[in-house]
Amino acid sequence: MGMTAMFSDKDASSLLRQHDINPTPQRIRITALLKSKCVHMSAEDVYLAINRKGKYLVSKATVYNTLGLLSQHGVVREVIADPGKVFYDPNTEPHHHFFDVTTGELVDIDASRVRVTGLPALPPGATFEGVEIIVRLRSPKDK
Amino acid sequence: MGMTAMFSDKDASSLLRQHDINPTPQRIRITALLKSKCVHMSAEDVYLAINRKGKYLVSKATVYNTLGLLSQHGVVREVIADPGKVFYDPNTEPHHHFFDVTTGELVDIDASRVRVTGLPALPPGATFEGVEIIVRLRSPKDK
DNA sequence: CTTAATGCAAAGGCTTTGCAGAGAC
DNA sequence: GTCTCTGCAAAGCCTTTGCATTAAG
Repeated sequence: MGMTAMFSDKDASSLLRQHDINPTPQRIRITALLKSKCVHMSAEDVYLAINRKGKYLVSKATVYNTLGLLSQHGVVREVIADPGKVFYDPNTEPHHHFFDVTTGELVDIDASRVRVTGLPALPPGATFEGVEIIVRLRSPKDK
Repeated sequence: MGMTAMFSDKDASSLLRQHDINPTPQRIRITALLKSKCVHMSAEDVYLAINRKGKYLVSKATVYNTLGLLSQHGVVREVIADPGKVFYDPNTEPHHHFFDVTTGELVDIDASRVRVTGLPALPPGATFEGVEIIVRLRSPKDK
């Protein structure tokens, strides 16, 4: 069973090249962070995770610019579930999400067992960008 | 055929009372606006629609407070589709949405023909808040 | 008079932008 | 030298909050 998905800087670098992105040190770090920790992170999360321990490595502007770039090129996926901030998901395979309105946490739902039928055709001329199912739930202990 | 869904201030008033909300003039106006125009509006949209024509009727703070209140009490539904602003949907029946990333426009998808199967059970203790399917699309003419 | 709702302005959070400086070739 | 990327700070939305004013019973 499965190898743990390690994600080295080298992996990040070649992934970026595959997506026609110039692999700068900052982009490599952000990509490696997201792809190795397989969790959903906001821009702030990424910024803090990269610059923790007193080492300053990437500015906030670059974090935002890079996350936008990675989304546009399909390296990561934006998830709009929390009013007020965007999550970035390293998993670009089709899948859906639970969103906990109490904690603001996002949890993957494997799409392989989920089936959606009966969606109408797109308006004429429109191109498909993606489908997302979000199941909103409330944690216990929420007053 | 059918009657056009008119929505008077009186209707709004009794709807608010049904949901245990004290029907103040501002709340009545906002409710009547959303329920008569059956479209998705942001807080800003509501604010502008109510205060147009030079008549000043409701402050922005009250618009935000009221929309939050209406959502909490199930009079309208929040739709999180646009990163950066919340839409309020007068339709509280189960249904889904197209979101046009070019124009920022939200269009209803009738849920009666849509079927979703295979969703996993909620985490233990969690209470269900809602499901939303958002189909993202891009308009033609987007450069 | 007491309680609730409104409105203004200020503050707050997330994100984008302008532009100077640093880096790559 | 040219082109690209980065980083800082400022600015921009959208939204929330504090608090005085007004309305309701």
